[in-house]
Amino acid sequence: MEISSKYSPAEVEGKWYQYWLDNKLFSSKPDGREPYTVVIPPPNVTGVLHMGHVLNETIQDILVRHARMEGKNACWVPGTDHASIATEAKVVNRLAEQGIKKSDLTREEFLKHAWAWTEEHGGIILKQLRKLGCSCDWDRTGFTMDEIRSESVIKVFVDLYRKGLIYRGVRMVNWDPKALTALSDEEVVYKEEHTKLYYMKYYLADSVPGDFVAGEGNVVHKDERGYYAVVATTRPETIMGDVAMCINPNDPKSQWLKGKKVIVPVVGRVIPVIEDEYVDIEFGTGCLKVTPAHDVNDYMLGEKYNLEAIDIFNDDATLSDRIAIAQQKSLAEVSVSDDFVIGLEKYVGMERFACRKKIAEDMVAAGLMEKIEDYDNKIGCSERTGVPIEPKLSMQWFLKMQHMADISLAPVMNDDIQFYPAKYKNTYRHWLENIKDWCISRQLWWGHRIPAWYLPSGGFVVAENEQEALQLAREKSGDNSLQLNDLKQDEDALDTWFSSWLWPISLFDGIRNPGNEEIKYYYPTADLVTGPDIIFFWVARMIMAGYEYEGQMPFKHVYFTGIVRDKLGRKMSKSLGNSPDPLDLIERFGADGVRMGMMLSAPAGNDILFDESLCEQGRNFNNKIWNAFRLVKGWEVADGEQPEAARIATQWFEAKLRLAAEELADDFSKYRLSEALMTVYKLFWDEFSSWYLEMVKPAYVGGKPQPVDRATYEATLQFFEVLLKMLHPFMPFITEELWQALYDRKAGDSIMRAELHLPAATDADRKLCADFEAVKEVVTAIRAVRSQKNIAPREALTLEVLNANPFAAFDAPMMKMANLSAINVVSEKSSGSASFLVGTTEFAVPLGNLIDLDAERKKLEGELQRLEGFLVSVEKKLSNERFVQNAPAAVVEMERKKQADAQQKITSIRETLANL
RNA sequence: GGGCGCUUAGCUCAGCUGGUUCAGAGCGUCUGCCUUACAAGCAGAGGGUCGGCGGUUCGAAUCCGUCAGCGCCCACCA
Repeated sequence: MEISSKYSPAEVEGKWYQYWLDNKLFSSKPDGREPYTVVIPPPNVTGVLHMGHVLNETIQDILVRHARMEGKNACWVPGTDHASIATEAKVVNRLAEQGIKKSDLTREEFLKHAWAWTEEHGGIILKQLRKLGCSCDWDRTGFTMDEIRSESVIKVFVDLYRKGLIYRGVRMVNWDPKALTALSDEEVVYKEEHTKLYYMKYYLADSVPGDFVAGEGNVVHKDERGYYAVVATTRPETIMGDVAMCINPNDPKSQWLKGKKVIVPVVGRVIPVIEDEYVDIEFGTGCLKVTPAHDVNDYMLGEKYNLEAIDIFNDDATLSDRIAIAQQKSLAEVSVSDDFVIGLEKYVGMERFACRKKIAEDMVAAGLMEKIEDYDNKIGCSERTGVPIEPKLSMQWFLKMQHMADISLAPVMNDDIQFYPAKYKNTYRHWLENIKDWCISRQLWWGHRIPAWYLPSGGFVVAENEQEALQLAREKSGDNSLQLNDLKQDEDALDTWFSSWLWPISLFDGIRNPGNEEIKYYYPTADLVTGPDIIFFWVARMIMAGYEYEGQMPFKHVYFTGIVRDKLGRKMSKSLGNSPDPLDLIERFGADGVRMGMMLSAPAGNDILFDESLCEQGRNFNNKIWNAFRLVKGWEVADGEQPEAARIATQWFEAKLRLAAEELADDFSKYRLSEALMTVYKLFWDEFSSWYLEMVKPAYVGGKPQPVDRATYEATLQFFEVLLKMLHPFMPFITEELWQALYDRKAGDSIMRAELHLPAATDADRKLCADFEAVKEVVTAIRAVRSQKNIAPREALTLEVLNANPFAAFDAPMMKMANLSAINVVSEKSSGSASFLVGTTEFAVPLGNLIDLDAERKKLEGELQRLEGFLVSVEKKLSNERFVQNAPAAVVEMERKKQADAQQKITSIRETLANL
């Protein structure tokens, strides 16, 4: 039969994935074996596969397949996240395209659209994971908003509320004026922006005693309209919410302002000057305007000094008509000169940034602006919508976090839960030690609705369902005639992460059915693979929920992946167009090739610079495997004696495999997957293909390939099988294809279930492999001689070994690999030979008239010089008494050996040179 | 403003608690080969004073200090 010399992934990948599904090879049930559990970081239900997923899922699949082949009961649970805010935004956009506004719909109508969208786009990404070869137990697919998960979330909410850990209250929160919802602190990202710093004039409402003005240190401003203080701000529009000016009592510049009242420019409100050491004397002018409704610190000051909070914005961050009302009210109380006042009606309804621009212009025109400077600032923006956050006072639900931090810090710090790389422990600790309460309510519809019901008479009850709510409401109000219709459920939904944090538990129904068989068996999970960007959002909170609800860790190890960047180090993004479509890559290089391309440069925690050429390397490797297989399966087998070269080769490779298996196990235990892959890569390509196969390959006689002996053939197939097993976690498809073709297999059998157990490597194995490395060196040196002298590989050479041949046992493979007709031990080399050293043994290849004496001399002289230099450094060390006294005996001994070896080599080179 | 990490060959990286002739790997580069598994290949070769400076030590890529450059995380300086 004729097999193509090129491997075609497209022809085999779909076939084997279906085979795995048909034979339920991914599915897991609790049994007597050791469990190995991984829960997928659920991608957004409406998302599509990108390179970050490819990295993440490939790593998980490698770990899962590896564990499965170790004989563990591997269970990888897939699923998707409802992604509350992101999905709701997508639905809103889609409705907008159809000319429908969310505000025109009822909650029920909106949710109908959202579910339709979810069903239409949901699960696409899970289908794409199959193309990658992911061995998830699909029957277990979860969704953060399916019945089990939803009930779990509600149950947990109620439980935490009853424990007193969830509370409702008015707090300063991060408001996203585009998504129209509150956000948690973690959902705010800071962006560097070039803005302006506005210096505004706050005229004194009181008269100023002349003698005080002259006081030392005071920085007093005065113009024809009177005395004024200057306040610097980046947000001039917020003066509409000003209720005080604050100075530092220790600020010499501002002493003259103590106890005074000032007039808010434009607004005309007369406000007190208060004093607090919070104010930074150095910043701006040392005068701070206080706007409790729109700044976290000002809010704090407002609380402390009992100031009013005037909210100047509508929810969408346009200016509210409250500003005009407040202005009229304050002007009615105190009359202020028209010089300082502009009617605020004109700003009502304006967008906040347009208003900022306009009011600054107006202030300049009215002479109320001292100056404007350029200023670089960091602005908190919504992670999701990108718009600047408005700090806003609002009624929200919060989870107290101190208790959660208390139970989740120690397990990570003392390595019960291990982070890879460990540096993230610091990040984790810092966050937990500075924990703040978690705002868990979102003004969204797509999500888990908060299970709180408000009573007509005021107050609310928290319950798992309406019946319970009604009962509690009747108890609370003492009104037994109360009906469900009288209760009003909270409109808000919960933060998405309030369901994700239960994921490792809720996937096994551990919240609703505590202690069930599955949760007992699969929990805690083994490894979590995720990005460091969600260490707070998700990882930390899962640890909290794990200890709170299961009393133990949710996972034993966390593997933090890097960010996938392009080869120039830029983040992959749609706008840059530098993000390849994974499915397109799979089509071109095969899933195995893409997986390998990804893994070749993916050390844990480091960003990875992805380059398509890495997939090409993966594809090339697949092809190499494919062709090695073609060679072996193309052999004709005959009974006969095993050639010496093949006998030694098989012994050596068996030892090599055992050593490699140890190395692999070590790499895996340290989660060094890239290195594990590189270990197998070199094992297959260099050791197996370039050395082993070449040594056992039958010769051609008379243009015809000779058959291979049975012993060698069987050994080779066994080696091949071991190699395929080692490769399988990384490249599941080609390894299954070849494993199936290597021997006759039973229907339904798979490499996935083939365990890889090799005997431990022995000292004899190590010795054999070390010797063989020297043999390779000899062969390489001979080949180099050929290369330099342009001697064809066909032309047989002879090799001379001076005095004694320490590698005599390897003569046969050496002769075959270097194409030698004889290896002779001599006491003196032939004249006209190229010589070289391996270890301390001298070898020579007689070349007759082909030898270039000058070149040979030059080469030897170079070598001599190097060795003499080396000897000097060694002897210097040995003549240093302190070295000999202080260094461990073994180290000194080693130096002595170096010295002796170098001396011997030098002697031998000198002799050779003399004979030339 | 705090904290963490990085800097080793043209590129991407490995070098654990200081000592194996320790300066490594893969890719790329160069040279020669269409040799009967594979040109998506084979054989061979070249390439780095381990970011700078200083220190500890018998001995430093490895430990300490410092400087420079890069990156990340956290933080309420308006």
